[in-house]
Amino acid sequence: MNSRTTHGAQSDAHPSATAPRARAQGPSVAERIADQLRDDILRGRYQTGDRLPSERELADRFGAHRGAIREALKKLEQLGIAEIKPGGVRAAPIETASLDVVQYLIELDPPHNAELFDQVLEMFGGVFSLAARLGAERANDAQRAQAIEILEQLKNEKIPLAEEQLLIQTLSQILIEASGNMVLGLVRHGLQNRYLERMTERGTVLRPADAERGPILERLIRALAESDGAGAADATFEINQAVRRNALTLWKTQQAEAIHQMENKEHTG
Amino acid sequence: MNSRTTHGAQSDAHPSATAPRARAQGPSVAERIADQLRDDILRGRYQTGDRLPSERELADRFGAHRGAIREALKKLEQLGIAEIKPGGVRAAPIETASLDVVQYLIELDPPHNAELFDQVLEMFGGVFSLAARLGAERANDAQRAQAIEILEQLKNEKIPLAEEQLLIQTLSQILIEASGNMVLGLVRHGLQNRYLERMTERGTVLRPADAERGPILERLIRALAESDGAGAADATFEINQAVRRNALTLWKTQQAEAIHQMENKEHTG
DNA sequence: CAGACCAAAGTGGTCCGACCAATAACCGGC
DNA sequence: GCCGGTTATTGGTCGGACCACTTTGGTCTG
Repeated sequence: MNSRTTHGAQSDAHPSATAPRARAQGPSVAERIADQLRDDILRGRYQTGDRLPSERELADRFGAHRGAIREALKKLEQLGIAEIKPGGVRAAPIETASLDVVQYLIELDPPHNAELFDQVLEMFGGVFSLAARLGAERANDAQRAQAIEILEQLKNEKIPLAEEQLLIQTLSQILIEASGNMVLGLVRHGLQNRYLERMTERGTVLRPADAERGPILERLIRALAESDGAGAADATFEINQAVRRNALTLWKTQQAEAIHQMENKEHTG
Repeated sequence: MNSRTTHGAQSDAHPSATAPRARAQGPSVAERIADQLRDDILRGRYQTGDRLPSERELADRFGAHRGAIREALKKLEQLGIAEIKPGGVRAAPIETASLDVVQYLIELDPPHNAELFDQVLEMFGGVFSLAARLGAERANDAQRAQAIEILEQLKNEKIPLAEEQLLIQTLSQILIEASGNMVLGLVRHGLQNRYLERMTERGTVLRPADAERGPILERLIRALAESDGAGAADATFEINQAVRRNALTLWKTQQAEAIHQMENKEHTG
């Protein structure tokens, strides 16, 4: 036989990209299929309750073995966006999906990015706020000192974005560790990893306006020092709101620009 | 070997149910394997970084085909507790797992239940609190009225537990819907579904002591009526704390009893 | 014509056996 | 002892094949 092998796995279209492949050979076949099906569902190509094509048909369509399709579908099921059972696979409502879908929703090219970003940020603020409250109440001396030191560093307005990002990440980790609540840690991990990255990647400034920065941070520091949980929660929440205000205005202008460019391209091309 | 194929999926052990159809045949082979491996990892049988047996060995050990093993492993990978890549499968750190693991951690028979329950409850309180804040600020008249009506019903101290549970669930749903934050909804879903069920299942009273009940609820109602986000958040948080206090003492006595019984059995048997 | 009914088609679940590419482990040469 | 190459092992994929259960559609009854 010759194989057929084809393998064509890769040869298909994909005009863009062209980049050399960063990690050892890209995603596996199953992964690639899962990605595409996932996006299809997330984009609404399959409404809740709709049947997806059968495994056999998908195998045929993607030129892959049924086993690979099956693994891909398993992934979707685990994500909570597909319900797979004897008789057929159907799309599931997003509301009951796993928290993990948010990441993929954000990475989807077309639409709602800004709004969703903001929702993630808002939720993250809530988590951070809770972490601050519990952390302030339960931290030991070392943790408290560490947290405060980070906050002191954050008061510097001229700190590089990347570094600031890292400090915030570390801070939330310390607070959550101090809280002793693993569930909180899992939620944070589910929210933080990747999303915040993506945001800074796109140049979003995740920081409060300079003017508000100092005073609020000072409040947080004081609350932490005094083991004032409620105070820490309040301050954290306000910081988050400031950050969101700042980011949101920026997103809007970005979005407007993007639309502009699109229209221009359209007219020109 | 043996031939036969198979079957067995059903015919084997399972003394009960000789009847033709119990629930559509139980979990699939792959699921059963996934469950066991998951529990093994969660119980610490494989520490972070440890290699699990190879797919082939697992296939042999479980008497299943490698394909089934593979599906099981995929599941673990999605859960975030196993990292599977060419060269071998290794256990991953729980801290970076998906939020979904909490459910399985709780369902694990032996240990930390009470503590973990409390952590979930604490996190849920945070989510609920945020939902109350945002909901209070953004709800439309209908939602506000609905939420308040539910709260009025909850003031009744003699309400059956199951019904109360349902009301709370509905309330959180309304608030989150009012908040317009889908991410919040996903986190809630991840936390609420199943965990709270499990708790009530075990007879845990998820309600504040009767004495505190009325006043706090009244505060929440007022905050909601006045679109006072911060106030709603505070009140909700306090309710949660009261609930936790109440539940925690109960768990402790339950746990103590369980240990007692165990010791007795041990001595007797 | 509505409803119970049964058989064919379709679907997921599992298995067998096999090959490939990449990693991990091993070993001899320097 | 360190390095570089060889080999055993491992995951990834494939093709083909059953089984049991659903779904579906048409048939047979009341």
